Amino acid sequence: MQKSESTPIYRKLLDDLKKQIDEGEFKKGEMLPSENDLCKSYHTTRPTVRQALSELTNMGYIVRQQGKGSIVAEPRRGLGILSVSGVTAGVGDQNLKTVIVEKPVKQEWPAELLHQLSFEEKEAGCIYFTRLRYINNIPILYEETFLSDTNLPRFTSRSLENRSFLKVLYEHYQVEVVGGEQKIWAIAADKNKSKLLKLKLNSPLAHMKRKLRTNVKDLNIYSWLYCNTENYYLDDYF
Amino acid sequence: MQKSESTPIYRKLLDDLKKQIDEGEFKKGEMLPSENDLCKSYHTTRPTVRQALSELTNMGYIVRQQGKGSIVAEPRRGLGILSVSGVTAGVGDQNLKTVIVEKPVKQEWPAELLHQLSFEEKEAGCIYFTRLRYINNIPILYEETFLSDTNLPRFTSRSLENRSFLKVLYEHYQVEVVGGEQKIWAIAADKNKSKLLKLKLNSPLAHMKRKLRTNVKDLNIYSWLYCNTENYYLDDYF
DNA sequence: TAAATATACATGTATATACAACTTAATTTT
DNA sequence: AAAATTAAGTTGTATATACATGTATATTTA
Repeated sequence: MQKSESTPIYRKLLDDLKKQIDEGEFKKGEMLPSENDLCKSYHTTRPTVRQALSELTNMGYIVRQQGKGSIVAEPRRGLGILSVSGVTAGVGDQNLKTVIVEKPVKQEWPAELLHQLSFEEKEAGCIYFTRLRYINNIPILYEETFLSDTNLPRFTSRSLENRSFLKVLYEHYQVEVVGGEQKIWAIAADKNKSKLLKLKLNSPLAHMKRKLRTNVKDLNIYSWLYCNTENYYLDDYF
Repeated sequence: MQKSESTPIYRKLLDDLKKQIDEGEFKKGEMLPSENDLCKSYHTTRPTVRQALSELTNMGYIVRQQGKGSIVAEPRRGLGILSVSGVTAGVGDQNLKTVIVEKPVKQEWPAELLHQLSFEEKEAGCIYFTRLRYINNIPILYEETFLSDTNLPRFTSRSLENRSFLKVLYEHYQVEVVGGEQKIWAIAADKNKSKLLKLKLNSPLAHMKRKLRTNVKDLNIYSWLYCNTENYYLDDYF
């Protein structure tokens, strides 16, 4: 994966530092190089460096202390995406089944993505599909996925069934997820979701809106997740 | 530059805009004055104005669109509790109020911590207290906290009211959170929680069980969180 | 009239610089 | 030896400026 020359300096610095923290090169409690040192390394000036550090702070990767420096806050395992785990044991591949509910179609971008779309994303239009994930043959997770119709990916339904969607993206198109964010709510199941997940109306559901950034410019994956947490939970390590 | 006031210019601008949005002076979907206009109003320059707008963006108050302007966003804001830094990291201190519901008392460890306690933790016993956190005077988060009665911390109720609990631990006892894990469910509010959070019975709640590991051996902080996500959400970056 | 072009204005990125405020460690004074 | 001071280094705040890039509208052109 290579960064185009149009990638802003602060973005490169941000991604570099983030990667180094993720991979444990900078460990929790350690200090990052000072702003002035980073200026020298990246041949830039403090405001630019500070923009990167400021975003790292917002993401919770570092804590900055006046007079002292930038302290690494919390190493994250892997991508840090909330995963679904069982109460008893981990969920192996065997017990996991993924079924397409709605095949990929081109449609309008939804209004409530919570993220501003770039021009290219809007231009390209939106591919939309939905899937239902079963654990031990019980529907646990309903997932609506939106991504821009840029360039490459032409999905067959089959390619989304049993393998991870992200795995397909990586193996076929060298698309990698480099970061993202998610927002989480508890909501009451509406008619549609309760039917899909075989739950009573108004059952509590964990709802997530995710944006996954990739190494391809203007290719972000947006998904809305609805998870039955009666017997499973979402977990996270930090 | 003269400092007749001690509060930074960007802070004032930030607070002013935030207040105007909170109070509905700027409504959802409307445009804020342009950066240059704000420069003139506040007799300052773009970088300073942009610092304020940037923080407003992080707080979810506005969305900025290149070429267009700053648009007032949905008044939903992230709590940031998925990171170790605690609730105060996500929402400004100003509108956050913490109230002790049950003062710290020594009691038995609960059975459903989901984590195995060490011998020393069991030996030391458990300090328990509960708090209710308000944002803009609305109860949003109910928190039950358990920690072992090891060594140091003797909390007064007051020390837990307005400042972050973790901050107190750090400043008074040099206790730092070095990692942890959390599990998340969506649950229906029972009688107790619905009363505390002023919700209808069975309203969906985000429920988390967290274990925070510290730099002190056998001092872990366990907490059970119950969060009303009607108007706020939990968020996470990776 | 419809399409292409120019324009004004918005935010995005970046450089260069200055001083304030805080932290830490070394130095000086008591 | 202990306390106070100094100095060096760090982040925080701010000014001033320049150009790039995206949006919307007015203008020109076909």
